[in-house]
Amino acid sequence: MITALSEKHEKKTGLPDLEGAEKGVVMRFAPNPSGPLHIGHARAAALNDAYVKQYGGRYILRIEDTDPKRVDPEAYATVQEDIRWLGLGITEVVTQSDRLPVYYDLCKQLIERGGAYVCTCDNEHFKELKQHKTACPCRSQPVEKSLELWQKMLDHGFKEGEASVRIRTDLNHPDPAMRDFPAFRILDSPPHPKVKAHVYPLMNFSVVADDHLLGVTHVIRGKDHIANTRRQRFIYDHFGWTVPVYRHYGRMGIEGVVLSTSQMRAGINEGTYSGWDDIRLGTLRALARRGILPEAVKNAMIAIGIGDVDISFSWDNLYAENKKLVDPTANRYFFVPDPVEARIEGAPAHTAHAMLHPSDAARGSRTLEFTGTALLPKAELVPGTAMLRLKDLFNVKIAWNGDTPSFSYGGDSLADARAAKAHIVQWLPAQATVPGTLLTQEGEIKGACEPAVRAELGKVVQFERVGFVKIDTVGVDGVRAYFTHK
RNA sequence: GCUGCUAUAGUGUAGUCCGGCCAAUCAUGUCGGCCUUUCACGCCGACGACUGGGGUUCGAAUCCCCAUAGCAGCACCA
Repeated sequence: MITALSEKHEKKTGLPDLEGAEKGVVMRFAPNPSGPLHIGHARAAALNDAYVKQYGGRYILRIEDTDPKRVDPEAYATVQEDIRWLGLGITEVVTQSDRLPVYYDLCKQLIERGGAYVCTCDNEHFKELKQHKTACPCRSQPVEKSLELWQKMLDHGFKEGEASVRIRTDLNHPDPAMRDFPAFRILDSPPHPKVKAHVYPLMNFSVVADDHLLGVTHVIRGKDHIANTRRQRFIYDHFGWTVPVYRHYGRMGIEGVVLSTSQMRAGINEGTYSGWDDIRLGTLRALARRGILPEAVKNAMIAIGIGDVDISFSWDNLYAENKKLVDPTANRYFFVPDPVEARIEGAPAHTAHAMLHPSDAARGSRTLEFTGTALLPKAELVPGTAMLRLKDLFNVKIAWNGDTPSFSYGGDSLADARAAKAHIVQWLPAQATVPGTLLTQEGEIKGACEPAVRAELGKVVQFERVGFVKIDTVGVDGVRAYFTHK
């Protein structure tokens, strides 16, 4: 009885169940190769990935490159790199431009079944007819005629815009978007970078063909595809195929970064952005450069879930996910922003040992040789400050002559520093530092950091009291690091 | 305009299908405290929401209606 009562209130973890997924799933991620992947893509990619992992099955990467206008030849590789970075469990890759003959063949079959016809009407004219729920003359032409025109399309007998294949739906459908929508069109230019073609399938046709042929069982995509799902159902019905299970998630608003591929490309060409991984962009490679881990991105997306309500993406939540992953592993170092050289009178030379990680002594420590002069963060030298504690070293007394400080040794006692409510600050031995530049989305912060940071190239470390950073470059002129989050 | 979808704290999310266990979950955020030779991590506490109005019912976040708001689609893009 107790179990019966508690059953309804069992806490669900993670994503909601998918209907009909018990025996495994076949899902797909289907980007358009027009540029690198961004956070928006990551949602679809991560959600589908999570379900495939949960239920077991296949995860298809399908490159949807049937519109030569929207294909960037470089993006084929870029997209694959981004997916590798994200760590998706892709089991197979399909490129639609390789499959044109497949679509052509199915199109012929569909015409034979009466599910589609070739339309040679002017596009504007057709639109007009469609609005008034009236058929164009081509709709009632015999199947043989359509077949003949279809062959003519394939044989280059038409120019761009002169003919198209339309799916026969319901001209009285209340939604004009559903009425006899197009399935193939002719394109003279630009040439497709991968294949010689003249007749291209539209997304609604190639997607149905591939989803069916590849055995896709579940589709998770944005709600901008709801109308497409309804359109695609007409094609499934014409063929008598089984329709996959669909889920449409809501629109995700993302503030603070640029996401539009065309805007990014323009900015890069004009030199506004340094590249696709400029940290002001919302690309995955920009996140990577800033020290966001792929797991954090996936976790954040799964936490958002598949609700069909529009949401606004929260950087705080992403950062929190990232911090969970990064905090236990990141080594700690001193970075002194806006360093001020401080000669400390009466201070004994001393070798400080600071732990690489405060909760993991086994990781060891770094040594800092103090010999008389230290670099201190300017922000801590507020006139009137009487004492600072240099972390892992000793106390420093500060005397003020107007705005000019002078420093003297204040003893080793931590208790004294505590009693004086002195800030415990990061510092560097003046004779052993490396110039460091911290790059944030707001700008650069010049400073100095421990020489040992040079060995952390490519890793995320924590600059104590500053935040987590990704060591981006190490050169003769010092270290450049990107600010990840606090 | 037409067609459709949705509405829980600052943000995300659970609960809504099958009304009572929900004075509403978890996370994040903010604030306060503890811990600490980092303003990190951890721990404790506080703050904060069922869009509005009707209806059905003994009882509504949950069902119905209306209003409002937001979104999507209405491309020979995906």
